[in-house]
Amino acid sequence: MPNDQRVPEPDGVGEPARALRADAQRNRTRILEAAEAVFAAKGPSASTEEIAQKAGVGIGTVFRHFPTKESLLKAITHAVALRLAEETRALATEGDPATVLFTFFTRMVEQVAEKKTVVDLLAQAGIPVTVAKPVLALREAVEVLVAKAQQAGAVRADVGVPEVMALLIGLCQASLHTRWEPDLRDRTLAIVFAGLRPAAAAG
Amino acid sequence: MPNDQRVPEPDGVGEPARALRADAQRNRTRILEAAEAVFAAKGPSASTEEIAQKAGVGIGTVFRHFPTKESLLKAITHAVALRLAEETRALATEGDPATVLFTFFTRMVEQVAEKKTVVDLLAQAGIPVTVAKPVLALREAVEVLVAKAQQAGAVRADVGVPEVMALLIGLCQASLHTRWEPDLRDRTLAIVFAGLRPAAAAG
Amino acid sequence: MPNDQRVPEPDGVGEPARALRADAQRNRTRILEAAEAVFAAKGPSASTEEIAQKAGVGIGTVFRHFPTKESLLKAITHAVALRLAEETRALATEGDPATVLFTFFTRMVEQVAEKKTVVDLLAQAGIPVTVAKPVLALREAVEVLVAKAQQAGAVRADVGVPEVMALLIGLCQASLHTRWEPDLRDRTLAIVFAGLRPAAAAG
Amino acid sequence: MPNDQRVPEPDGVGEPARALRADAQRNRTRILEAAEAVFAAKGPSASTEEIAQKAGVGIGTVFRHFPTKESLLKAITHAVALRLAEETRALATEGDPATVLFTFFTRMVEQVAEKKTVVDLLAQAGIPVTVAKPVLALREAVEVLVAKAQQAGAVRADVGVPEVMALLIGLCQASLHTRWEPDLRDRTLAIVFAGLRPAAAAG
DNA sequence: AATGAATGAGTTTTCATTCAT
DNA sequence: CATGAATGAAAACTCATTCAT
Repeated sequence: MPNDQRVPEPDGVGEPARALRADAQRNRTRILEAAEAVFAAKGPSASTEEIAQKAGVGIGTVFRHFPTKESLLKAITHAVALRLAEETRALATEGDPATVLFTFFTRMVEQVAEKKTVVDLLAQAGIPVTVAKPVLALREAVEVLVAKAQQAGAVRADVGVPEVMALLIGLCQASLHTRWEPDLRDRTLAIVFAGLRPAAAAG
Repeated sequence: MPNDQRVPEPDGVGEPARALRADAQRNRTRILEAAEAVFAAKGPSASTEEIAQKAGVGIGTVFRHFPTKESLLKAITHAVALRLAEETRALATEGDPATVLFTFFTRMVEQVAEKKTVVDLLAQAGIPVTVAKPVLALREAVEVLVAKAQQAGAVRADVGVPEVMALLIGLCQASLHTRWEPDLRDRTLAIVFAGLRPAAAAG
Repeated sequence: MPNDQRVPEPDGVGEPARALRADAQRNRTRILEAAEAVFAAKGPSASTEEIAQKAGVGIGTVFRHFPTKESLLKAITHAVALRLAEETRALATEGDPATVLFTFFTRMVEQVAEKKTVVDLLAQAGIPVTVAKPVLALREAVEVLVAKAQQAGAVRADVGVPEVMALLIGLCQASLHTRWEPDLRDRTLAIVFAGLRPAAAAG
Repeated sequence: MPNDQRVPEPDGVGEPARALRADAQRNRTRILEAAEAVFAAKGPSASTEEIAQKAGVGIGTVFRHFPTKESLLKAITHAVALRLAEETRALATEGDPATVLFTFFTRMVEQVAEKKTVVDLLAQAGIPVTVAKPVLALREAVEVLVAKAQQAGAVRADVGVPEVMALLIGLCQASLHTRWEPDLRDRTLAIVFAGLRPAAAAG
């Protein structure tokens, strides 16, 4: 019902099926950026009007692009997911397999301090079923990191991706609420990393 | 149990200054219970009306006890904090010092699956400044557990309370979003516990 | 309907028919005083609760004495009317007939600066029909003053009581809103007094 | 007529900063008219809902134009002030300087019988400090009338604008509460006019 | 009689969504 | 397509009045 019948979209929130006029595309991007910032600052109960204002467009334009507030929320999640998956994949091809998972964790937690949205996104990644493609992409990128780290002997072989995701989500959420000073963040991460390492490698 | 005249609250959200009539006291409790349940289920944007309904009182009664929605939210946080601190203290006096911290973590994370509120509370405990007394009480109870565990050699001596709180918050938040099946929960906790143990004891 | 059937009262707002217990009488008085003050300060939309608080009684007590907010409002009007009529009568028996009306005006306007209620009362006096006894009493007291002043030649013979009442009301209302400094008050009254004096006596 | 883009309002209650769409402008006017009528009839405690109904718009539209009930109240005051100032200025350029002040008084008092708002407005004009521009405009218009009347010898030279304003306010307020029949109104005004005339001209 | 807690209708205010311009 | 005004359902909050204690 909230979706336009003429242009079917698998999940209703991804990129629109047909190419947009240049100005429409520009507006879409600005709305997504504004929404990410506003939702990050005020949570999902922030008003659509405020987002329109921050994006510099009329409220009607927001609803033309995203027929529902919820669809806007989902679109953001997906956009962020894609971005993160991208970054994560890039990370996987560089650097030392033994440390890259830990680097990834650290980066993620750092980012979260500013970007609330990331957390909600990750939260979704924790639920492996009925999840839209972009979020899965991120999960898959993490799988690669875990595998590499395990092959390098930096992470215990009996650790699964689900628990890694859970730890990641938890640390990000905590980061969000605790405004860690860098020191505390590092100490907390160190504990988790110690838990992930093989017993012989611990300490 | 959550109502105790002996601890006057100067911040306007805890117990009211003077003793309440029996019926008022009963209503207050029922409102808090209803609010905790409703907020847990629907988040803080749940309507006050629904809470009144669930508590079986008129909307006016809710506002008589908590003149603002926000004040109701705060009151819940405090009530939960007191309850948890109580439980935690009790835990500290029983059982094996070596395992009691881990037991505590496990219990907490289990509870959270149903009680969203606990998480928000813990989030506050992570910020040690300008925090109301009930929340501090919880933090102090945790301190005791950590100390005991360290004396028993079950937790590394260089681990501080702030990082323990951070881990606890993170795991609770994650629990909230991931609807862990027990197995996943245990595996995730096991990783963190391994990280907390002295190197020699790991594995 | 808002009146108690068992104890008929002509207008529902006067003194209660049967003698009150001493404490009840005391409460009644305190409520009236509080109400006069509060209504004076905030207008008739002030809350009954606030009046109860200021009177130091429970809200139930207010409603026991005055079954309706409106009845409380009327009771004040009447009480003030009685008091003023009393004062005015006293004034009429003293002093120079030539000046006593002017003195009365001046006093009235001075009082009003603090007592908003007086104005509303006088406003009622301006409507000569269907007015309760206490208000009429005041009107009659004014009549005496006018008559005396006219006999003394201090006020034109063709001036009637209605216009005197109108002027009085107007000046009181204005006093209320303009917070006259004494000087302005005197100059304004002087103009009206000049208008009331016989032509030969003017200036 | 009451809407005029040439006079930007810095205090947030007058005309909005940018030109409104035609339909919005129409609604704004209708809301103001409805509000003036409703407030006049029922006082400032009349409900915003009723105003919306009378204006034939949704309640949301009222709040879009005036984000607060109070802001609506202020806007009316200002609108009325502008209108009156306009009328008064017009009056000053016509007719006999000797009588124009008296005409003005008479008209004002006549109007008030229907328009309660005028009174509250005038009340503000009586307080010369920290008063918004539109109200000051009215005061200035009155100044002109007084000056003219004095130059024409129709009003005593020692009469100041403040006392004229006070008399005007008082008579309007009284008019409001007394529902004068025309005769009484004229007699009352005649007394005040006599008081304003030079002694030689009295009678 | 006094009290103050409970009630619920009424009011103000917000906001997602629609639609005329 | 973009705009922002209009809408009205829903939420927060108030207060006169009732009633159990």
